[in-house]
Amino acid sequence: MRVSIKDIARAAGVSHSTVSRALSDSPLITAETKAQIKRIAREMGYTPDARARSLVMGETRTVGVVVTTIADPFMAPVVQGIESTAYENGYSVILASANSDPARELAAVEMLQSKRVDGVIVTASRVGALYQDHLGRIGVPVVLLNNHSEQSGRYLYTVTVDNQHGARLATQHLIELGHRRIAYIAGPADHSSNAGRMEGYRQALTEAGIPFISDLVAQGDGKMDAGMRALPALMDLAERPTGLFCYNDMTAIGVLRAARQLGIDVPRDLSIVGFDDIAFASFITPPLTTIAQPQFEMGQQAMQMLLTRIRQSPDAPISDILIEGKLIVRESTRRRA
Amino acid sequence: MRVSIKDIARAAGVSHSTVSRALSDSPLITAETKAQIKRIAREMGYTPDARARSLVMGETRTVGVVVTTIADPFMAPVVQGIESTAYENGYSVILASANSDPARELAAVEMLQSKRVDGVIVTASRVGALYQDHLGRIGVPVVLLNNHSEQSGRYLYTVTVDNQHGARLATQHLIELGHRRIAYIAGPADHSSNAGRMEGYRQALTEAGIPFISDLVAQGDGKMDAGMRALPALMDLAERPTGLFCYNDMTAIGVLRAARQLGIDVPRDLSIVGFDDIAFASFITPPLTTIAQPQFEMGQQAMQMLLTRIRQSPDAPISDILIEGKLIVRESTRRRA
DNA sequence: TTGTACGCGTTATCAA
DNA sequence: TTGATAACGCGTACAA
Repeated sequence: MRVSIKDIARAAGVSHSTVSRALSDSPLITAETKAQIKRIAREMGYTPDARARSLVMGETRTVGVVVTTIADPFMAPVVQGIESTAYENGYSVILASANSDPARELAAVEMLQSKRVDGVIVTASRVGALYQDHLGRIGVPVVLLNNHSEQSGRYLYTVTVDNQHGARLATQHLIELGHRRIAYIAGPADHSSNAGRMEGYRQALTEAGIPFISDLVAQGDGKMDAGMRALPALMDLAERPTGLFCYNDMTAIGVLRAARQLGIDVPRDLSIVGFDDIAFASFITPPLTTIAQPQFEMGQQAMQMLLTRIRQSPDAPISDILIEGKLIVRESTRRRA
Repeated sequence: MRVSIKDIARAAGVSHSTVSRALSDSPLITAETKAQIKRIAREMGYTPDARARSLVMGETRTVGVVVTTIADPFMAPVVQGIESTAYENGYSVILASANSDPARELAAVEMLQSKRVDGVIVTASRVGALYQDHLGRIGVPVVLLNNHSEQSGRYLYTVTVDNQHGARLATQHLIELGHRRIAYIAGPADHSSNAGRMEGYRQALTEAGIPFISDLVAQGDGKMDAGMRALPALMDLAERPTGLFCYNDMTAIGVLRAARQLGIDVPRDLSIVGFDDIAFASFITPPLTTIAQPQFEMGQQAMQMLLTRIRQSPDAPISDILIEGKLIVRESTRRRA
């Protein structure tokens, strides 16, 4: 049987309110009885009931994290950053993955609502677009991570990587290496992150006076297979690209694989730049030149932002956080022959 | 302001118990008033309070997952399997990472206790050894994942990969390829998983009539750096090993890196077998021969086991689950020249 | 078929 | 300094 403060009160011969005060170190209690009560509590193996406490205190000290999947090399460190910062501030994390399934996403939000979390962090998905309404009505602060929403409502704040900036860095790097025919394998068409990277790519081209050629842009979805499928068509073009910017590292890894099968040497025949700098970008062959996103830190910042939203009045001003990635040059790019 | 069943009751002109019954589809309520109440509830944006409900129902439909870190390519899919099965059964997951820090591990357990989770899954760590007592006193079912505990107590059940079997497969594979000098780079000395893999390694050698040579066993810790540090010493031995079994894939990846620096060709000069089959084992060069563990399924099984423990009487018999990995032959091993 | 009253484990207010 | 009592939001035995 679980022991409650009433049980302790009975054992100590005092009222349950005295026990409550003693355990929360109220100055109103004699040092003597306080020690006595604490001893009994320890002996009986008492653990406070956070549910009951939260009911009267009006806060659960719990946040919800909605993620498409944690089995994603990019997301895991982000979640780690969130959990770590949460812990340091006395909060715990309820994790819900939605698997890009709208129904599950909705179920997750409802679950978090009924658990009365103090705030929610939603990571990359189309939530911003489709479920904005629902998220707005959730009644607690919501932070969107890596998910740009056009019309940030009253409860919506975002931590996003600067996609455009990163894509520009990547493309500029290829240009500086002498490449002129530079292809782009895109990510999911409905993600704003893809739009941002595409824009950065175009911008860098324009700045260098290189015409944008739509044939050099291949559709993709951010997964490895997309990279594998996209490469052959690009290499079949009359004028082959010599540089390639990929939506993300997973795509780039797929490209590397396809390149090996096609007998295309990277970086001799083709220079490749990824995006994300996932853990394994440096372990593959050749080690991947990419745009690093500080994943752990992004998680920390998102949680920090959520905490200030939770603590402040709901209309205190907070500017959204835009994190700049940086170029990591490894061995998948080289000067054009 | 949050709306409660009392608010709905007031709006509908009934008592709060009628509302409660109507919302839980009690057959005692007129279809008419039931519909009426449900409509009002929807209009007012009502969401049931899981805390209050759990207080009276005696269950939270929440489980805790303690992990050393999610930013671990092996753990992420496992957690995904847990979360997925939890969701399908109407449970949610509180995630706590302990970072191999005993204090944090303890804090995590206490937090989960106060949140009154219905059960806990603890993944790979020394918990089994050090905190067995504490976990036993937690008062709810505990499932240990990939963590062998010698003295499974009343509440402790385990889902473990068969380390010995996997290590035997790996070593036998090298032996069948003609290797006789086979080294082992160990994992954390205090992990039972390391003991199991070491034992499987010795067993395979013995079965093949190959003497065990302690010089061929290097210390490690399961991280990439350990693999990088261990290789030079092994290759400095008078009689170099031609085969190498690594505690896990991360160690093997470190070895591959060191090998490249030392000018050792894999698999020509050295055949390497890893353990885990993490997502990137097939992407590195050369693609790694390894022992695959069904991570997602392990998570599913652990959650399933926890669910039956939660539902059954606490002393119903459940045999621990031992999952056999299988050998995945890729390109890091070849017949001895 | 519905309402009243109680309890779940806390904290907080008011008296004593 | 301590104790009764109310309140948080909900489910349910019992009475009507």
